[in-house]
This record gives sequence, structure tokens and C-alpha cells, in this order.
Amino acid sequence: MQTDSKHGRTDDGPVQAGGDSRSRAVLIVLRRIIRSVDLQSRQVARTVGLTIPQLIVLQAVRDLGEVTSTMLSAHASLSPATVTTILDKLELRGLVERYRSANDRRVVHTRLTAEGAGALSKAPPLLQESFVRRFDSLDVTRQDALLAALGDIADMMDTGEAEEAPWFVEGDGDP
Amino acid sequence: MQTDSKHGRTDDGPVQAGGDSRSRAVLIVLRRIIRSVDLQSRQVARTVGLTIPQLIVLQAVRDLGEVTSTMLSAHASLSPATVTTILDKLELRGLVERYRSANDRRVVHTRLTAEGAGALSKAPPLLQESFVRRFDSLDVTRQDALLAALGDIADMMDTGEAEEAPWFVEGDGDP
DNA sequence: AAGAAATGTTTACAACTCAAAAGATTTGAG
DNA sequence: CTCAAATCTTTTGAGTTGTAAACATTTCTT
Repeated sequence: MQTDSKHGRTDDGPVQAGGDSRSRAVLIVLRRIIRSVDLQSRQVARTVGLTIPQLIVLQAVRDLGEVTSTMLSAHASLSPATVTTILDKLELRGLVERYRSANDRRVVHTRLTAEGAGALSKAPPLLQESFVRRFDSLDVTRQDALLAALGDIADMMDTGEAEEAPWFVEGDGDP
Repeated sequence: MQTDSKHGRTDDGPVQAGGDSRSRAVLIVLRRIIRSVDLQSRQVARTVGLTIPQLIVLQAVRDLGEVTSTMLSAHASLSPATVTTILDKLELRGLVERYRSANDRRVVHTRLTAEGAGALSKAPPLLQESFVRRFDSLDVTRQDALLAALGDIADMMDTGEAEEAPWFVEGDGDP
């Protein structure tokens, strides 16, 4: 369903900075969320020496097995350059190993080390415990609703940028 | 930290990094949104020379009149230090004026200049036009639902940090 | 009053991100 | 077979953000 009356708003002004007040409210709330995530990331970094993006990448490496930087980039919603930077640090700490593919020497595969697995097992939740606790205590229906809402917002913001991320991962296995 | 299972879930492991899979999904979606906002900010910056946080602060100065840095900090969900940095740049561009309060010389008030107002009127929407368009085309009920969902998420994340922001704004006359 | 505690802002300092260009390697056209 | 286009990753350069410490001023205590 959509609003068939596209015009005839009570609003008479031209498109101003900020646009509609409701979408502006969206931005404000988003800012709040972004800040929370950032603060949490810093706190986690102080605790375990790894930021949230680093942990996300580390988890992705664990879950996906031997991934290319491009795959990690798509999975973690980070630019390839940032992934490289993160992998540099993870490798420096000995948490992951990088090696060029035997087939295509342009491609770099990343693999979790034993230390990396250990660090991952000791890492705290990526979202604040209090958030997880509260979120977890919600009705599953509500959880899904919130998640869906978030997804819708994300979809609406994705615009013309990345078309679609490859969410399927098949064991391609490169012997 | 104990946080051991309050209830018997099917999950048998200890609290792992990432916690529940659903809250982990929340983080992933959040990352996507964060990135979109960041990319949009960069694009706006290239277009008008001002980032989104800078525009938010500028709008806040316009809307609130003569504000203190602390008030701006709370309003924009930014640290005081960041507000200072932003104000530095805005002042350098002549978009705002800063002056110490006559009463309390610790306090710094910020005021919009004519140039600042001009820049604001020419600024693009802070959220991608495509997002605003899509969001705007939604049923108002759905808009509110999304906004409420976002607000709930933000509230759940705010935890023990900032208690509450002053959401009321009175138009105090200027001398 | 004089000094201590509190308040508001600003300065180091360190970290993360991304776009664009550069390297390295493979694939395709002639 | 050779050279150009394409692909994947990394480097370079610029910008944002926050914590902790430093400054400046006011308010409270003695």
C-alpha cells in the first residue's frame, strides 16, 4: 500500500536541509545508535585489545573458513582497504594467517590460527551485555520485528551503492 | 561477570563472542546502517564541504539559538571534544560565531552567522534523497513503527552511559 | 578573603574509515 | 605469442571521533 496522494501536503516549503521532520528524527536516532556502537567498540578494545570490526572480521574468518579479502569486505560491511588494515593487525597479533592462493596468486586467503580461536573464545559479546540481555528478554516476535525494521531501514539506505552482497557461502574448497 | 544462564536455553555453550545469533544479526544490520550513514556523510562532504555531523551541529545552532557546547554535545550525540573540533571548523568557515558568556566566562555560546544560514539553506538533505523518498512514501503508521523500533534499539543500547538528554528547547530571546 | 572542589571548554594523542591510486597477476584479443 | 584490459589487494592521504589531561572560571568552605 502506498500513499496515492503524493502531493497536497500541508507543508508548503521547498525541500529543505533535513527534509521531512520524521526522516530527520530517524537520523537523530541513528546517530545515537552509531555512537553507542562506537563507545562499545572502544570499551571492548580496551578490554581485549580488539575493536568490534576486528572481532567481526575474526569471527567471519572463523565461520567462513578460508576467505578472500573481498568476501570479508562484503560480509563485514567494510571497504576492502579497511579489511586489509584490520587483517594487518590481526596477523601482527598472530590471530590469523594470510597466504596467497595457489590457483590465483592475486587472491589472498585468510585463515584462523589457534591463537585466534583462543582470543575469540575469550572475547566478550560484541554488543553490550546489557543490550543482549534486554533484547533477549523480549518476545521473539518482537525481536524479529525489531530486526526486520532495522533491515528495512538498512535496505532503504543502501541505495545505489552495493547492489547485493553474496550471502551464500558454498564450500568451494581450493586444494 | 557471571551472566550465567538464567533460563535453560537450547544453547549449551558459555556466553560466546556474539552471544545470541539474533542479537548478532542486529549488529550486522547496524554495521550496514553505520556504513551507509558514513558513506552518505562523505558524499555530502564532497558536495558542500560539510560533513553530516557538522551540518547537524549547524542546524542545532540555528534551531537552538545561542547554545553552549555542552548542549550541542547532548543534542548531536557527540562528545564535547568533537563538538569543539566541529565548531572550530564552522567558525573558520565563518558559519558560526563563538563568544564567551558575559555571566559565566567558562561558558561559550555559539551563534549562527548570515553565511551559516545561507549554507544551511543550500545544504542537501542529511539523509540520502533516495532514503527520504522511500521513507516518505511509506504509510505514516509504518514510519512511526520504524522510528519507534529504532528508538527502542537506541534505548536498549544507551545503558548506563548518558542518562538522559534534554529534549526540551525553549526559545530564549537574545539581547 | 584564600584555597579547594566543581564546572565548562579545549588541547594532545591515538584509532578507525574510506576513496583513489598503485602493484601484482591473470585473462582475453589480435 | 604479446600486449592490453580486468581483477584482487595494498598503500597513500585526508578526515572523523573519543578519552584523558590541561586550562580557565566560578562557587563553596574555612
